[in-house]
Amino acid sequence: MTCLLKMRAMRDQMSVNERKLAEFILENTKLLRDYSSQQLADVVGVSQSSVVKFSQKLGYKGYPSLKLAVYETYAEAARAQSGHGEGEGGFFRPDNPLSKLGQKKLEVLENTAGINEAEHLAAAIAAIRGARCIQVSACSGSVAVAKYLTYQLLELGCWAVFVEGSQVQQRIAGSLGGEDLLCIICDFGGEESLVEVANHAREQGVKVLSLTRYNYNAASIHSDIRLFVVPADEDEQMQRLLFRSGQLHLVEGLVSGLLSQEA
Amino acid sequence: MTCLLKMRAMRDQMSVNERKLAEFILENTKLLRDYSSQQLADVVGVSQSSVVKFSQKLGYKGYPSLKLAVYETYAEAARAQSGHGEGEGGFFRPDNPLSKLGQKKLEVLENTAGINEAEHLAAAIAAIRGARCIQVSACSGSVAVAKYLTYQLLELGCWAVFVEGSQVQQRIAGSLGGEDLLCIICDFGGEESLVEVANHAREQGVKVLSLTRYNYNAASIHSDIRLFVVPADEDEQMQRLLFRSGQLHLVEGLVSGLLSQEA
DNA sequence: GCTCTGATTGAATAATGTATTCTTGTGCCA
DNA sequence: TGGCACAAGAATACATTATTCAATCAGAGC
Repeated sequence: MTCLLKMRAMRDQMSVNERKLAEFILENTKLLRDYSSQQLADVVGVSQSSVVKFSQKLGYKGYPSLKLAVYETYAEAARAQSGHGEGEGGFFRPDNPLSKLGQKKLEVLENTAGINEAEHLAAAIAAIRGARCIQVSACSGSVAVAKYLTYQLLELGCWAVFVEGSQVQQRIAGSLGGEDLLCIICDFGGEESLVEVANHAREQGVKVLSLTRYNYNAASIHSDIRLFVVPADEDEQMQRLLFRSGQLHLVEGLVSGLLSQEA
Repeated sequence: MTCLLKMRAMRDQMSVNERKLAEFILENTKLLRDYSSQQLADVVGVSQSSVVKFSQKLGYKGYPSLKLAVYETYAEAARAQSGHGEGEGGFFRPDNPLSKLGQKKLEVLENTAGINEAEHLAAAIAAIRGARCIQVSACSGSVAVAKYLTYQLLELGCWAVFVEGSQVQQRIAGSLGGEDLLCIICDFGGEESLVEVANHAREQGVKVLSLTRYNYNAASIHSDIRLFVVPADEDEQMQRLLFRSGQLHLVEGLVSGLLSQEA
């Protein structure tokens, strides 16, 4: 998983200084090459130790590791950029709203592909295949996606139900057992009731698959298999729309996996 | 000139230790990433100061500079190695199934953006905004998309219903009037009953918006506003999956349009 | 409101890493 | 043999990075 993505995704859950650092690095990625931890600290206006701690919090051994990782993903990103800049990979007509939307979706799709390990996707597919019954639950913003997933699963011959309303969710979850799967889908907030359902289910040995916002999302930590979408950098409404695109991409990934295993 | 080449070229004019260092770096380029000057010195069997002097002799400010330069050219070489010049489309991990899927989706998205005129999309958005009630009907393969659209419309405050079953579709359509909109969604076949519903509705002055397969699709010719998806060139199952992606892209285009006009 | 707890921050400092200086040893030539 | 040039490493100065610790702040519970 690329470290710039990680930063973007975690921005919401960061402290003030950490966010300042993340913003700066995202804005001035290439400058980092020649910055020492002290220089970066001065430019951003924090202490040197904060820079080091920031690096460690993101999972690196220290500042040099972060720097290298950033540099790596920057090079990678620059390469990708040049790809759809001129190559046939791009949407040519920026006047067309569908193209503009597609442009933005592309980024989300790439991020989604980048953040989810192939093994996790495979595990999710296996869990779906192996499940007797699948309960799909969602927070209010993801109901549409949940319905979409549920219907697709039904078409594939999986015994899936989408349950609305937290009381009913609890009730139904109570009837699930070790052979079953609970799939929770969540975007921004509203996950509290889902967490309860998930915990309840897990106590009965039900496997839990989550499809949530990266990174810390209460619903995801109570899951056996976690899939993520990274929110885009847009105004709220568009962010939600794009987020659903990412979710749908994951759903399509699952469906495609189920299809190929069927053959 | 890249620093690895420089080293290779100068090998003859180097002292024993310098040559040892050059050889090692050329042989173990990628290892350098995690070596400090001391570690490199130990591995090669020279002193740490020799490493620094070697770096400076090659024209770098010091060991860290050399390290970065080596790393850069290594990455460059690796990229060239991995082939096809630049990563088309931007998904750089072809081993990741989500990326592979994204690659294919991208094509569909582009085609979809290319085939639908901006005015038609705008007209569709206007029609949705202007409608009192919206009936969504779909062929069997597009039910999931229809449900998705319906839910999104409801979230936006549009009075939308998805009607399943051709008799009921007819019945409900009968109650629509001039201020209403019928939205028919169709992919491959199964459109006969939809055509009937559409005709029936139009007789009563209902506007009809269609979202179908390009090009000739019986359902589309009986519509006022036509949006299209171009099927991809894949095996049947994947084709259906990708087709739904295209449909969803259109749906997202509609939603995004409705959102922006709302503001 | 108040206190407690845990998180965040930066100053000081320890630990590590890098560059320079200085000394030694070797080979070469007059 | 003395003088010189140069390579090499030890010692050390300098720079960067990591950790510790105390002060401060934010939220939870009373």
